[in-house]
Amino acid sequence: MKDVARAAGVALKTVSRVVNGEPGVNEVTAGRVREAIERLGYSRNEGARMLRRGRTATIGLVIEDVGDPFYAGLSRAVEDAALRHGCLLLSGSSGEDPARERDLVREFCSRRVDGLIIVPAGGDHTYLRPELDAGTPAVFADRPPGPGVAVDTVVCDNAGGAALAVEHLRQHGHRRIAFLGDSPAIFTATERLRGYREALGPLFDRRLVSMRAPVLEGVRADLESMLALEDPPTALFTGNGRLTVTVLRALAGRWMPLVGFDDFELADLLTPGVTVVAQDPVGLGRVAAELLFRRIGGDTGPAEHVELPVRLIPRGSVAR
Amino acid sequence: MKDVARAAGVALKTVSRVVNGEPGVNEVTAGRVREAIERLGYSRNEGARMLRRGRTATIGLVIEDVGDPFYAGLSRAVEDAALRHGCLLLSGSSGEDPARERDLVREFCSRRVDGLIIVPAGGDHTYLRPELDAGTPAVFADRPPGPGVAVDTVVCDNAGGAALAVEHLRQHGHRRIAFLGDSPAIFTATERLRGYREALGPLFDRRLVSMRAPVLEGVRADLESMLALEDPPTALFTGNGRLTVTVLRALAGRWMPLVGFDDFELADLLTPGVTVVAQDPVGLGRVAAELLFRRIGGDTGPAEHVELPVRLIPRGSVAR
DNA sequence: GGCGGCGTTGACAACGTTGTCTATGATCCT
DNA sequence: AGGATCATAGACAACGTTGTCAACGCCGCC
Repeated sequence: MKDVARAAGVALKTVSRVVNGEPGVNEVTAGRVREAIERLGYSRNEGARMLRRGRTATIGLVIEDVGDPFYAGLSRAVEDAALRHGCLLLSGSSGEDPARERDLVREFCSRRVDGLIIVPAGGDHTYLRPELDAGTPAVFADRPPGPGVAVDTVVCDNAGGAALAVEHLRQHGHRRIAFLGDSPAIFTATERLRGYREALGPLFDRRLVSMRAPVLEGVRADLESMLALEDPPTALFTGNGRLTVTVLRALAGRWMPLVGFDDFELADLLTPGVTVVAQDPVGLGRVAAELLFRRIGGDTGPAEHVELPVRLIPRGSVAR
Repeated sequence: MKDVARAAGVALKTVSRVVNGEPGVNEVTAGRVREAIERLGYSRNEGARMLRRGRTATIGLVIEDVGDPFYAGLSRAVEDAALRHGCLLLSGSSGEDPARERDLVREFCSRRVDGLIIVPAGGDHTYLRPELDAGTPAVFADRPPGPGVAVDTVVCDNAGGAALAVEHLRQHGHRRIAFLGDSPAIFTATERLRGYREALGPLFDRRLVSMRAPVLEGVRADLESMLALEDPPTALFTGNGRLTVTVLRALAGRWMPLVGFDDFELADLLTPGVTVVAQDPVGLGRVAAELLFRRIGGDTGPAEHVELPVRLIPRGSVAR
């Protein structure tokens, strides 16, 4: 900017005015400045600007894994919202590691993001307190924050969705319905387990429950031991998209009535099509971003908790 | 930091020294400073630090769409590399819009990213010249830059992969092989068309070629008109993952021998499993990041052009 | 003709950090 | 004892920008 000012023969402040489109600059002078900017290929240093103005026009997004299609949709929705608000997006994957989540949030905060959207991996978020007090708003998506932290939260109706799945299977006559869910450390997994359990009522049998990371060998082992029971399950309910796929692989071509939580690309092209309880990752991202930008805009009302609906999409994997 | 200094009863510089782990601070004083930092919840302002030091520890990634699984893998690989180098990732989707690509790059540059990884949407990248001259390295991934811009580039063997697919189908006796590719504005689409054409030689028939965005209606129309030919195709080669899926939908349950460019999740679970020419999006991201960090580290050698191999994965969709 | 107002421009400080240089004691060596 | 060395600490400028305030010349008005 100094160079531009020198080249155009004006003061720093005049260049600043031209760059920011502020009024009070003669059109002839402005033209000279613009010419110099063009010629020198100048671009404003946004970091310095932020230092002076206090806004970075950047928001931070912590998700579990960019590579997961579920979070990809969420990311995209957040990015679109950021774009509409003239913001850029800093993003990072926690990989379900609370320490990494915390490090990412710290990094984002030391870069003074204007706001945070977090899909939490851990259960304790008191580390956010200083940042929140300092005025950096945060919104939790897909999973709520740990106790003692009151911030806006968007989740889907996990328990209700699980109940939908169970009821659908029961309507098809099943009474022995197994649940294969993700690690119980994950909020959505335990919520779905709860919904499943409540919908089953007295039919609940803990031998028909497996909670573990979606790794083929482990899931296959659990599945086989359930099927080897004296009174084996006649239908399956899988706790998230990756587990659904893992279970389909573990079944290795065998067919069992199945409902999966989470819709996924190609669910309709498999034979039979996989019946799912679909949540809306794009909606999750969109609503989280809306809440965040409202806070960034200055809203200081009490923390909101939004629960998005889910819906059952029958595709044939229950009764073909 | 000023507050911390006041609270600890020391000078600014001493706090700075403690924060940066510089030597020459008495352990007692350092303890007092650390205590004040903890108590005030202080975190260094990375923007100001960057202003002083000239490094932002941030790299920019421009892709086509975070929501696309192909780019999700690439993103993840870049993010992992960034993490290893202590960098954060600014990312944005161009949506195949050259103007948006350019805007994103500008935004990233005005935030003074240390480097850029770009999956280009447009064909002209002379706008990058000032940034490159200013010392911001860039690496192109998946597609090369337009003419006149010499930067590191990582692509996969598009033409070779297409030839692999064609040869595989010819070995199974097919002579009428259709190609359904993405819009010819996309580098990879035309390269794959070239490989297909060269591998077919005199068997090439332009009536068996469709190049358009992967939208169901259009693709279905092209496919149907090909199948209505007097001498219809007996096999299909699809130009990328999304087209493969679109074509599978357009076929609506009918089966035709098919090879797709790009592997995709669940390709093995469809019936029959889809034979694909698999490229390695994670490798693409990894290599691009390696090249970038080498440049950031100061390497000023001539631009490198890396071509990653592809491989055919037979799964049954050619001869079941 | 002097005076207030307007349009245009510039000087300067401040944002939060770090590199350089200097100041203050204490310690060591001869 | 006196000077040199060392460990520790602070003062100050600078990074690139913008907000505040002041200065300049020109106009019309009483």
